[in-house]
Amino acid sequence: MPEGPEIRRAADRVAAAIEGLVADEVFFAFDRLKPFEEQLSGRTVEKVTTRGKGMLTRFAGGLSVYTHNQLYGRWYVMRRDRLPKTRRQLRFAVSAGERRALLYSASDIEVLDAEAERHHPFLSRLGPDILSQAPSVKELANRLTEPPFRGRQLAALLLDQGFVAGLGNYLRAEILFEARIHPRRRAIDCSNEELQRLADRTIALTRRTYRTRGITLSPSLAAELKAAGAPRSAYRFWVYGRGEKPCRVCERPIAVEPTGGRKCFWCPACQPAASVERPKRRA
DNA sequence: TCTTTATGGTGAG
DNA sequence: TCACCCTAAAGAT
Repeated sequence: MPEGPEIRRAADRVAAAIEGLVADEVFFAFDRLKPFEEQLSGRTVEKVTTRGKGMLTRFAGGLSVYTHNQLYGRWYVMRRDRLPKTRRQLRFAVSAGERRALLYSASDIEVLDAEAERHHPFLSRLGPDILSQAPSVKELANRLTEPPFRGRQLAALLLDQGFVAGLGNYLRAEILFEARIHPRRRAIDCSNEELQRLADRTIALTRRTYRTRGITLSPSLAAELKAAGAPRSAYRFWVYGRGEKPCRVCERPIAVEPTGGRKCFWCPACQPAASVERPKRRA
């Protein structure tokens, strides 16, 4: 469950289970982290927060466990006497009170003090996080017009965690679709109205995805398809993963093209390239 | 049992 | 832009 809103959901579950309680048992699978098992056990879990797709489990005394699920990490929250039915590898676990939070498969796990967190190569470069910092539409639209962001292709910009933290490959496609903007355009070539739309959809879709546990499609359309018996995979996205399938709005085939090694999906009719193609500039 | 793909990220050139 | 790292699941053989 990799993109920001889903990580935030996982953090909510972990927080509900162990936040404010004394961690009486801490487990790390990696040898380099073993010394922290004893150091952290007996301390209170003060806060479970997220920074984009990263998660921080803060312990009393100033240490935090940073985890990043990458593509495959998965959190489980269980009664402390139970283990999930899975063949995955357990990497980190905290037991407190009656419950236990377990992180499987993830490989990016570190223990950080405040100083290390400040200088962390990933955390220190993150842009605003929509769910925890709630930038306004106006602020985000302004950010789009600032260098170096304004000259970059939007498809690449939305994936850049330094621009906005927490967006990923499906959100970028879905945001650009709802904003009706072609992925290859740049902020510098967009009208003010388009920039407002893009900022507005970025915020709205991130929040919606959080509420719906990963469904970016409009709630009414999703409900309609679900009622008709469609599986979740069929009512989740507007365009993501729907290459060649008919657009849900205009029925023309959805386009797919790799941008920066990752597939980008869009509707060529609903998201036209700029009316006047500009000559390609030097990079 | 193999190959491929993935909602992620890094570093070299 | 590309190769590569990470791990799991799905699809092909």
